[in-house]
Amino acid sequence: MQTTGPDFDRVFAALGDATRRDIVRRAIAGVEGVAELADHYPMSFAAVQKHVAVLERAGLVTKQRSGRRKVVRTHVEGLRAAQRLLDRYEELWRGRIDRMTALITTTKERNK
Amino acid sequence: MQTTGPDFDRVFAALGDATRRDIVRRAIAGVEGVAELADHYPMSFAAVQKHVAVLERAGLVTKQRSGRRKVVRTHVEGLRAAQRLLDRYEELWRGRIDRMTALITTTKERNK
DNA sequence: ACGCTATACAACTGTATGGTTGTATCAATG
DNA sequence: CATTGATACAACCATACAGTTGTATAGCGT
Repeated sequence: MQTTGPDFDRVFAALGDATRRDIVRRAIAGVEGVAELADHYPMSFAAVQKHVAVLERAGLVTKQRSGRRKVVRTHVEGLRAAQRLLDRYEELWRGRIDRMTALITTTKERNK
Repeated sequence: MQTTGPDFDRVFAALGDATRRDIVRRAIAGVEGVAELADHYPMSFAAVQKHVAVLERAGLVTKQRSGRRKVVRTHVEGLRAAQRLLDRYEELWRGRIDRMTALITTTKERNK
């Protein structure tokens, strides 16, 4: 399994901030520019711009020119990469449960 | 939708470090103590202990006394909370696609 | 060309974080 | 009960990060 890979660091760290998660959510609609996003938060334009840059480096959003604006869109594949990693943990977990169940079963069998 | 809630901050931030993700993975087996975990990484015992504490605060692992050791186990519900949030983003994404598709369809209808 | 709007980026500040070493607690064992 | 092993915690350092302000670039409207 691969728990390393520089991008998981960036993806999860990027998601570890409530403002950035909210930007991801809003950017699903894919219609707002950076300034419009910034209006939703109690911080400067530059701060929001930095958050967007973090999300962009993590591959969670992309920016696309549209006139003088840059529209921010969430890049769903980035989210899916994170989901897949969590899914693999779940599989490992289920595997462990199965092994424990098997162990208990065979023990019972032996004790019959 | 709720993207806030203090725990998502902690959960995702905790997962944003490769060492901690590896600890989560190893702790699925649920047999190693802190010292045993620490042997796997090129850092001090105290550093690993801090990582475990971060994971514990995020609700991703629990520690259980076993003799003089404390066995670290991953708490799968913490992982599932993160998964569910990502799932909701996916749903929003699909909803957007559906709406776009509907828009295109009705546009075509109108142009018939 | 000029001004206005949206974005980008650099420099700075305070605080959080990852790492270290050293000391303290607690449980098993001789 | 003194020692050893496993864990916990505090103090400290270096670096990263979230926020700020200020300046620079790019595109639109007049």
